[in-house]
Amino acid sequence: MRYYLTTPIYYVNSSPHIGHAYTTIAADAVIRHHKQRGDETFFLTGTDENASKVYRVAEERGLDPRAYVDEIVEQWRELPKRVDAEYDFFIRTSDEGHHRVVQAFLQRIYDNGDIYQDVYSGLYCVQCEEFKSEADLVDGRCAEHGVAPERIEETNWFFRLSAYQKTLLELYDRRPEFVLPRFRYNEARSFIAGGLEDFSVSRAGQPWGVPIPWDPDQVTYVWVDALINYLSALSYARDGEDLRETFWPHAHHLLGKDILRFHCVYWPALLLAAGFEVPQQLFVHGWLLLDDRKISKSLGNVVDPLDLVDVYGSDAVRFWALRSVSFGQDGNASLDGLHERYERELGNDLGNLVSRTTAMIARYRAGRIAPAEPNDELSALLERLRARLVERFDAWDLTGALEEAWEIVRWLNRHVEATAPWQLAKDDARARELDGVLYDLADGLRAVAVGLSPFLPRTTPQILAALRQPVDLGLERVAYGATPATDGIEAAVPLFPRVDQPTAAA
RNA sequence: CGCGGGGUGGAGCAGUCAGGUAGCUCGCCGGGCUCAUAACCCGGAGGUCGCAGGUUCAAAUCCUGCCCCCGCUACCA
Repeated sequence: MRYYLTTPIYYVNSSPHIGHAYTTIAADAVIRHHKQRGDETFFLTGTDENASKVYRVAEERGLDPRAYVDEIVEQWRELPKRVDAEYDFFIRTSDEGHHRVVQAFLQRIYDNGDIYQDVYSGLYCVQCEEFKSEADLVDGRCAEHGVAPERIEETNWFFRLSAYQKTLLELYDRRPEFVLPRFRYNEARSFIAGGLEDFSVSRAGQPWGVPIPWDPDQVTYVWVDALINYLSALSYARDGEDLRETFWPHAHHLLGKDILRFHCVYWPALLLAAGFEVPQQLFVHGWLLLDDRKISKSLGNVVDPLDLVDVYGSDAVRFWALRSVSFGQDGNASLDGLHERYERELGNDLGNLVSRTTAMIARYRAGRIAPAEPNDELSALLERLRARLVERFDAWDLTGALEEAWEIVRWLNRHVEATAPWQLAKDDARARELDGVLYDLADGLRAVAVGLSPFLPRTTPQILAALRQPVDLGLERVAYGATPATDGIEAAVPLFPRVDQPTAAA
């Protein structure tokens, strides 16, 4: 299977925050899962750099726009690193390779007759040097400059979106999982059914952006240029290769609900107009809402929630983001909740399970584990886990996938209590029984660690190392009995040591 | 006005598509254990599943109406 996954490209002129991290984390978990399955994967992220505002801000700072974006893009390159997201390519829409594809793409639509010239009339803020929508205005004035915008008419190139209404509806009807979750599908479809208006794909008088090939005095509307990144990146990500042949249309776009329309309506229409296939699937996620008061109160001078990575580690932040809120829905997450989950679930449930398991093996068996009587119950549980991980990931239910794995963690802790190895250890006649229990704990832990690896990419190798097992993350390893006889296991150091909760004083 | 989401024990949520004894995490109360990061395990109290009708042997789940909260309503990245 080929699996091409994208995050949206982030607007380079803003600053990375927990919301961007949320998308990147989720995407990375999904791609790691598909790698476990043995799929041929490609993971794209990057930055959107062609907004007119970029040019304006660069000018204000007396910088060449190119130099300006080269500088500020660095903070965006840091984002995936901070959350341990392993992308294959980082696209910048200022890349020459991107410009080339955008121009060819537009030329194809133009040649097909779906782009025409018309007059765009809009409210233009002279200070911003850009058009404003009614929603941008506060009391009829530019929210930024406080001046009333002028109505300006401009000759632009328009895309015949209206011509694609029927085709899009057919596409949606034919592919009920084109957009997920279902309620987002319904939202997109009803928007299309409500009627589509043509929109302008060019802007006049802007020196920054992708020039319209047949009219170089205009540049491409930034959203159109931005969407095409998903296609353009494949054409130049690897020297001498055009990965579009491999990965298009096996594309899965992950996006936030705020940009649903561009992705679920404009993008497939543009692709069809240019003669490309539409992506395989789009998943629209909700917001990870943070309680502002709690942030300011508990964090004090720690301004950016992303800084929590420094305190708790990237695995904990990934875990918290994907576990606190059902993926797809909006939901509240708090920093108290992060601390709570770090201690309770990662520390007490998982970390402590590693500690007690390795300590008992070291203490009762001098660090040796070996296969004993097979445990049918655990075996069945792990079989089920493996199947359900696939189901859940296919449905983009990342929260559910995590919960499935966690149920095994809890089962293992219960198993310790139920079998009481410390009692068995007192009775030489029950040595075989003790061997079996310790093997099941070690092997169960190994298997669930593999299952958790998309979520906890740093912790999983640590657990496997504590059990002296190879870092083999194939999904088939989520199964009972893959641990061979092993010596030299020592009591593990705590995986999630206690940390002080950040406070205003910190 | 239209479209969409939400309203489930103190808190946060799952369950609603394919009706069948209301589930999870935290908090609270009580008990057990001692391998372990003062961790782990068990039990209990606590809910008219927003409101009112309807369908059904049976409704959180389907239908109708209503109330409240939130988002979107198109060329802002």
